[in-house]
Amino acid sequence: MEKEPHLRSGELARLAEISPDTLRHYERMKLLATPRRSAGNYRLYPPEAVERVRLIRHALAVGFSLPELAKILKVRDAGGAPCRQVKRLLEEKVLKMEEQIGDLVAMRKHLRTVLADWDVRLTHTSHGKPARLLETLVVPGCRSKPRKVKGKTI
Amino acid sequence: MEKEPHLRSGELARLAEISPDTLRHYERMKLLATPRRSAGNYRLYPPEAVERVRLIRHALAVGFSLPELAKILKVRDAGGAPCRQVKRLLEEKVLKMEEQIGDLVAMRKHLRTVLADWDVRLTHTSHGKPARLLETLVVPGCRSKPRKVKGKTI
DNA sequence: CTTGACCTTGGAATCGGTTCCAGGGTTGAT
DNA sequence: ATCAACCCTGGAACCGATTCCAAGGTCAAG
Repeated sequence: MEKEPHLRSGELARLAEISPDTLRHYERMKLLATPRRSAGNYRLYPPEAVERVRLIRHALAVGFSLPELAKILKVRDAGGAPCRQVKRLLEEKVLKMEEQIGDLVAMRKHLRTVLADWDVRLTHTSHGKPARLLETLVVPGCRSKPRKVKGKTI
Repeated sequence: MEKEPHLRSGELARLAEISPDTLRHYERMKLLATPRRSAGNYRLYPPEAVERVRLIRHALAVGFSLPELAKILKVRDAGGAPCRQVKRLLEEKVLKMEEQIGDLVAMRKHLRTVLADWDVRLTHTSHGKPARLLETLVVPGCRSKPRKVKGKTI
């Protein structure tokens, strides 16, 4: 009947490489169940909590948001199997990621030519004279970012 | 002596595909010189302002921040030639971009294998049963993001 | 003269994830 | 008894670019 080695917030935080504040935040956001308390009102986490937090960190790193995770984990903790939902979400994330990668690669390519161009210009421009570098910064696929007007994204 | 076709904030905003609010914001941030005013205290921008704003948008899209741009544009507007500084900054941006691309590509690769794995799992898991998909979300190069403690980034 | 579209201002809200704060308890070791 | 180190709470600050707001002024057309 030995007690399991329950963790206090600082210990869990250290193990999960996170700050205790963030831990509390996750609890507020319903990602972590409200933990048991010690006599002195300290949070006592079961050892599994480490994995739970790591799971959250991974999902966050992958692009899930806290509310999304809350929704998913709620279903799961209730014994449900939100797997198909999770899979759909992850597929969305990957799509967004693809797009982002495409944008970034295009941008990088462009900037490289810009930099090369600038090198040429600079060797042809005497010191202290403006080379008007910024003007050449015309961004190619500059699909103007979605703006918000009256709350609606346009 | 005909007057040049000065622009009011709404017109400039439309031409530059930006909101008038953002325009004002750029002014507050010292990216745009305080413009001339009409009798009725309306801002009157010279036509060149369109290019100026576009320049700003491009630079922003490339990863410059408003304060950075303010610094650069200030020097430039004073007749200086901050080109080498600009070039250095842009090189930094490109480096960050490379890193980001690397991270994203690695992540995408990982997520693709994860998704493929999930497909297998799901076909082997009867409906309504948990497939524990999220658990397999272990992120490889999960270099734990820099945290802040007491203002210092660690 | 009224209407409607436009403009002005300073300040606050937004997004999301994290961190910080003050004022106060708990714990365990010296 | 005292100290350091930990924990608690609710709420606010932070980052950055943008947007929104209210209360008011300007202007041209009808």
